[in-house]
Amino acid sequence: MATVSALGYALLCALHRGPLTGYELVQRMRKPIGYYWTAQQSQIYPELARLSASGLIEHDAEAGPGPRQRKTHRLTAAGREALAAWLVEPPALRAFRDEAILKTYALAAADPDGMREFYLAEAETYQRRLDDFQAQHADLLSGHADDPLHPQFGAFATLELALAGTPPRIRWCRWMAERMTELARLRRESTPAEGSTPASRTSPPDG
Amino acid sequence: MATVSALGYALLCALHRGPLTGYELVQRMRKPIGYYWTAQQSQIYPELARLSASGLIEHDAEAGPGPRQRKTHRLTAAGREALAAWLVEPPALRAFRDEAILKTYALAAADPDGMREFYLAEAETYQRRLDDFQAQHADLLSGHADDPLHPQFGAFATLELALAGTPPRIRWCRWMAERMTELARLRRESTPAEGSTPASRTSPPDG
DNA sequence: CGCCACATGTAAGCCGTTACATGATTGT
DNA sequence: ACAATCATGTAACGGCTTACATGTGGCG
Repeated sequence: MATVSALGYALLCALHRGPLTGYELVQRMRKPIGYYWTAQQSQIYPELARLSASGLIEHDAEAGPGPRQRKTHRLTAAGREALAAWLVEPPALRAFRDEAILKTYALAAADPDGMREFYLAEAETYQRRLDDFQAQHADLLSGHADDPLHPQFGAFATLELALAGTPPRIRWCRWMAERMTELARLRRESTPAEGSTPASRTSPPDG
Repeated sequence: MATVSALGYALLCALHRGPLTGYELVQRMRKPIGYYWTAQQSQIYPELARLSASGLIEHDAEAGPGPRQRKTHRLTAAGREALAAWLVEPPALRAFRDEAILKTYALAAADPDGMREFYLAEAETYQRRLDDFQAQHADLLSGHADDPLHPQFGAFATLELALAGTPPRIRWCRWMAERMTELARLRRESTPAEGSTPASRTSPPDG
């Protein structure tokens, strides 16, 4: 039995609700699933071929718009089994990387005014993402996807997490932007002449 | 001017507060910075050599415990400049991957009882991490690292984010575990005989 | 006519993980 | 004796990103 990569399982996940073409999978790996799992088109097509060779997916082929056939992929019984077995396993949880947190760690080496702009831009990015999440959430709610029996309950649940996790991050970004303003002032006051105004410490974003 | 990889900048970040040996950098890339940026030892040593060749770091060498020299690396002026320039740039924010969310998306294909265990295990993992964060946070607070002028304010700020973001995630995991219990019951009721008890919908974790 | 969406693939090269290799010192 | 910690490196392999390649049909 050939071992399946994380990307392979991601594709099986994407196919769990019904058949899709490679092209549709590429789209899914950008936006809806894309916020928590991404893959390049050049990675997806070879992986589909591998999953097919392992017998976890199969496809119908019709004449496509270009020189090649259009293939609609779906899970086989073996694929559904492999997916079900993988889902309940604890995540391998490898390599989490967040560039913004890394930059925060080395903040002392940066220009406070530049970092203020950085955090404000971050806050805006996450705010736009949150708006997107809220729209999708409202859509699913209107279709009663908050019922665990609903086939889209999984998608609904991922949005619940996003809606719970994004606002604290936005608040933190704005709080950091304020701290950068304060830091710029403190450095101006203390570096040229020893200033006397003490730092007015405010509460962290989570109260 | 040679281009620097994300890992290269991560190492410059880790060195921003003072010189470290390769071995110490390996430790840093596990635990304290490790929760938001990781790197393998086999990746770090060659990258240090590359940064040295680019003139962004330099090192003193003494006799080490093993067959090779022990090298203590520090930023050069050029390194500090390159770091400062990179810090204020908006993150490239590539490939965010979260296996637990991916699995949630395909939840309908899984066994509810298995998934319940999955979410409870996740909640415990994050709870242990949160305890760790809180201990580090208390340590830094007792050293007044909440002052933006404090050299460790950056490290303090990363913990502020972790302390704001982790509890919602834990609540979500526990909420999902409850939904899985409910789902198992609903399926038992509706599959063999058409049950009549309607789903008792509870509020999502963020209220 | 140029651009975009549809649709599928390949190639080059870097990035990351796992495993191998060496060897002194300190603790059980 | 055995294991762990300190300390630095290399090799093999697979994953991922960027870019290239091909061709149709619809829109402005």
